[in-house]
Amino acid sequence: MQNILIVDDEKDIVNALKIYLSDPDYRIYEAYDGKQALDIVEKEDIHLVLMDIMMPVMDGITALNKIRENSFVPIILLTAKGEDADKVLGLTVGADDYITKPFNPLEVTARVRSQLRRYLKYGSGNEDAGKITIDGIELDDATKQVLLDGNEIALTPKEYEILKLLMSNPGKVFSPREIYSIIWQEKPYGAENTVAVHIRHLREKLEINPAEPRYIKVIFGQGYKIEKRVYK
Amino acid sequence: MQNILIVDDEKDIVNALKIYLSDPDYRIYEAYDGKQALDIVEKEDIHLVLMDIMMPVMDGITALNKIRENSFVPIILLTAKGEDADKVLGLTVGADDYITKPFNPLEVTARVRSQLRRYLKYGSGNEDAGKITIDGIELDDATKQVLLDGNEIALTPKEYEILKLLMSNPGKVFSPREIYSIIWQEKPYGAENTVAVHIRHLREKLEINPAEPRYIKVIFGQGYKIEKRVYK
DNA sequence: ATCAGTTCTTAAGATATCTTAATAACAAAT
DNA sequence: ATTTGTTATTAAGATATCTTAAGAACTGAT
Repeated sequence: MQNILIVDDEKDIVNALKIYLSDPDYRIYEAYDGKQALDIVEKEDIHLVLMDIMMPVMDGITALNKIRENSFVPIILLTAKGEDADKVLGLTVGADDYITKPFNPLEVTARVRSQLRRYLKYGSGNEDAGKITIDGIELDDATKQVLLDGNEIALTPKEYEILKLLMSNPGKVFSPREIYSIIWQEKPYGAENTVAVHIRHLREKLEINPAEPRYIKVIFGQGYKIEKRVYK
Repeated sequence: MQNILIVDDEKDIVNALKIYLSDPDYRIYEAYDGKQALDIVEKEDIHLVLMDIMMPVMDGITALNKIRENSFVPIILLTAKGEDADKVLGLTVGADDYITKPFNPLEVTARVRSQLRRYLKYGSGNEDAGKITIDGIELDDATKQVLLDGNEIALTPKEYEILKLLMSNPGKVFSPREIYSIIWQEKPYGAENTVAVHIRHLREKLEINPAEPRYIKVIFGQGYKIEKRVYK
């Protein structure tokens, strides 16, 4: 028996998902905002969370981060098609998967099963999950290893997370405050400097010449980005 | 060639399943109640059983338990939608999977394939089932024995489980909280130190020099991992 | 009730990482 | 050219994490 929590403020969506996931093996829990979801995750032994991003009281991203504070339960985010994709990107760091509305029922069940399998048996099965490669940089989230032209380089946690954020959204520019909010999970107070220092350290490890970075570029007045592809 | 036994008192169901599973690689056997199923499993070398729960003469649950007395063949139970799901559930302990009627053909074939794969890979007949070896460490999940360079070492249950977790996912980094959640099956409250102590004990038993571990490495700020391979 | 083995807690010291602040270099606007 | 705001650099102090040890609490067996 597996316990699945569905979180969406639209009752119709919750009901549709309940039907897709009707299976004697699944016990379905429901919540209609992030706060309720949090309460249920605290009390019950939830094995999987399906959660909308846009919700009243507490949105999905906030709830996701709160849940992640002391649980590794798989979380699949539900996102509406047009839904402010840019804003959402990068914020979904802690999520295990996401599904865009409108749903394909088969896709929902497949992803749910896949996440449950991964969670219950601790062999993910999918070797390449969480690997990102951009040019000579290869980031493997499972092993937390980063290879630069095939050679492992050692990053500190903050460096690793910043690199992962940038590599997860190649080409997208993140302001220092944005980076700080996402990685540190707190208000970007006195953030610019701190982020700059970490960027510097990253460059020292990644770039041939940190003063003329090939990968981590700065857009003056906007922020940092990692190039999608470096032209040599 | 793989031998699949279909057990259902409704001939139509059996026929439908035969069509779904028509594959030159599968040889299909049929039975119409639990008693017949038992006879066939006794006589033939069956690799997978698909069995209804509600049947005359001998129901699926009873047959399941009888079969389990001396066989580990994968058994997928068939349950009708409304069929007292909750009551049935607790009884299906020995089953490997179940499928609810009405069937989705794709789902049937997928689950059958998945169970067969699991059985052939690790199943009976295979001596090495559940054995993991990484360099000099050999972990046998059947006997719960761990050999280090051929010599048995005694691990406590927690140590064993942590080692098994790490060895099941060589290279993958697990944070102490993650380890705690998985092994203890509860919220990782005050977990860091507890895990650290067990890691220490493991290292004392596994490593030549615990202060410079070859196998169980720490990734600062991230967690622990076991090396895929130790380069000497 | 005692014992041996296991697990948990605590805490100190060692090590690695992060933040801060001060300053320099740079880019854009006037 | 000057000004303003942004980004880069550096190093030292603050903080966090990891290791290790010792002993307390718990468990199951005798």
